Amino acid sequence: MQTKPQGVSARDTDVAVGTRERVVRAASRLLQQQGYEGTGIKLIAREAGATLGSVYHFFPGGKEELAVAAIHHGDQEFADTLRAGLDSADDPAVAVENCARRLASALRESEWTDGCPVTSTALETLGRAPRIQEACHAALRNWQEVLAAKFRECGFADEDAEELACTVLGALEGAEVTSQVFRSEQPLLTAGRHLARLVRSWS
Amino acid sequence: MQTKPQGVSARDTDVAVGTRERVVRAASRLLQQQGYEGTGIKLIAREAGATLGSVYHFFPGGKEELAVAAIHHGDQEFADTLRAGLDSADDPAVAVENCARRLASALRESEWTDGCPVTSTALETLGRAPRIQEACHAALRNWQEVLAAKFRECGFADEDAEELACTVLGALEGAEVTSQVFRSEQPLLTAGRHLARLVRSWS
DNA sequence: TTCTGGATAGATCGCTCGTTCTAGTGGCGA
DNA sequence: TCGCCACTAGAACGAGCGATCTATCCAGAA
Repeated sequence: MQTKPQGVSARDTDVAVGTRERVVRAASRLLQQQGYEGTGIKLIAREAGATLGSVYHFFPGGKEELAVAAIHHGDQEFADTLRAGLDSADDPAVAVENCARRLASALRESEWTDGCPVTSTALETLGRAPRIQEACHAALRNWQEVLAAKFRECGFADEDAEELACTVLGALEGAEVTSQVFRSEQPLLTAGRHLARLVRSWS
Repeated sequence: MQTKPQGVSARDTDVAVGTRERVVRAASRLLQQQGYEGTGIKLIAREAGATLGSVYHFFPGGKEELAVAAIHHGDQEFADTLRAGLDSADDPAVAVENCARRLASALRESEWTDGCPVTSTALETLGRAPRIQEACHAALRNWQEVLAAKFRECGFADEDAEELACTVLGALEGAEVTSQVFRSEQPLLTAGRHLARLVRSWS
C-alpha cells in the first residue's frame, strides 16, 4: 500500500487513487497527446504527483512497460466510450453516427488534444517496440470487437459485422485525426453521416 | 551549388541529386517511419550522406524548418500516388478501391513502415509546433482536393464531392494505420471495398 | 592569379533523456 | 516493541539531443 499522496499540485493527483494508478493515467494522457518519444518519464511522474523512484518501483521494465500499461488503460477507457455511444440507439446506423458525434464533442472540449489514445504511439514504435505494438494491436482488436458485437446484435452476418467494424473503426480514427489537424468537428460529423449511410446500405 | 556528394554509403545518396534534396528526402522518410521526436537531426544527416553543417546551412531554422520542408515533400509525393490511383479508372468507386489496393501493396512491400507521411508527425506536434501543424493541414487539404476533383469530374455536386473526399481520405488513413498495426493488407482492402460501396450509393 | 561566398566538415556546448542507485519513511504483522 | 518491506525520495550517470561555432574547401567571377 502506498502512503498518502502528498504531491502538491499535480494534475492527476487524486487522494482516493493509488500512486500506480495515477502514474498510469498520467502516462496514458500524455502518450495520447504527445506520443511515445515526446513524453519523458520525469514529466509523467511530475504530472502524476509521484517521484521517479515510485515509477520505477511499479514499472521496473522502465518506459516501455509503463507505456504498455498506459495503452491498456486507454484501451479500456476508449472501449467504454465506444460502448456508451453504441448503446445510445438500437439502429446501428444511428448508433455509429452518435459515436462520431460524441467523439467530436469530446475532441472540441479538450481543445483538440484528446484523440485516439494509441494511434500516435503505435505509429512511432512500428517495428521497434514489439511489446507496445502488441498492446496497440490488442486495443484495436478490442474496439473492433465492441463494434462487431453491436452489428451482430442488429442482425448482421458474422463476417459482415467483422468487416464493417474494421472499416468503421478505421474511418472514425482517420476522421478524428483530420478533425484534430483541422481543429474542427466537421470531418468527424461528416464521417458519422457517411458511415451511417454505409451501414444502412445493408438493409 | 553543392560540391559532389562524397558520402560513402548513405541510403539516400544519389549522385544526381543535390544535398538539400537528399536531406529533405531522408527527413521525409524518417519522419514517416519514426515521427518527429523520435528522429534526430544527426540521423537524418547521416542517412542523407550529408553533415550537420550542411543541414543547418540549408535549414537555419533547425529541426522545425526541416520538418516543414519534409512534410511538403511527402505531401506532393502522396498526392502523386493518389492521383495515379484515381486515374486508373473512370468510375469513381472503382478508382477509390484501386487507391486502397495500391496503398496496401506499397505498405506490404515496405514491411508495413511507409504509411501516411504526416499522421505521426501531425499527432505528436498538435498544439506545440504551429508551423508543422500548418504544413500537415495543407497536406491533408491538398489530398482532399485531389479526391474532390475526381468526384466532381464524375458528376458529384460540389458539396457532396468535398464531403465525400474528406471521409474517403480519413477512412483510407485510418485503414492504413490499422493495416500497419495488424501487419495485414486486409483492413485497407476491406475499407476500399466499403468505400466503393459508399460512393456507389450516390448513383 | 586572386578573391569571394556558398557549401562542407565536425568538434563542442548546454541540456534533457532513461536509468540506476542509495537512503529514508512509515504502516503492519509477529 | 521491533523488524520488515512496500513505497517514497531525489541525486547522479552516461548517452544522445538540438544547436552553435570555427575552419576549410572549391567553382567561378574579376
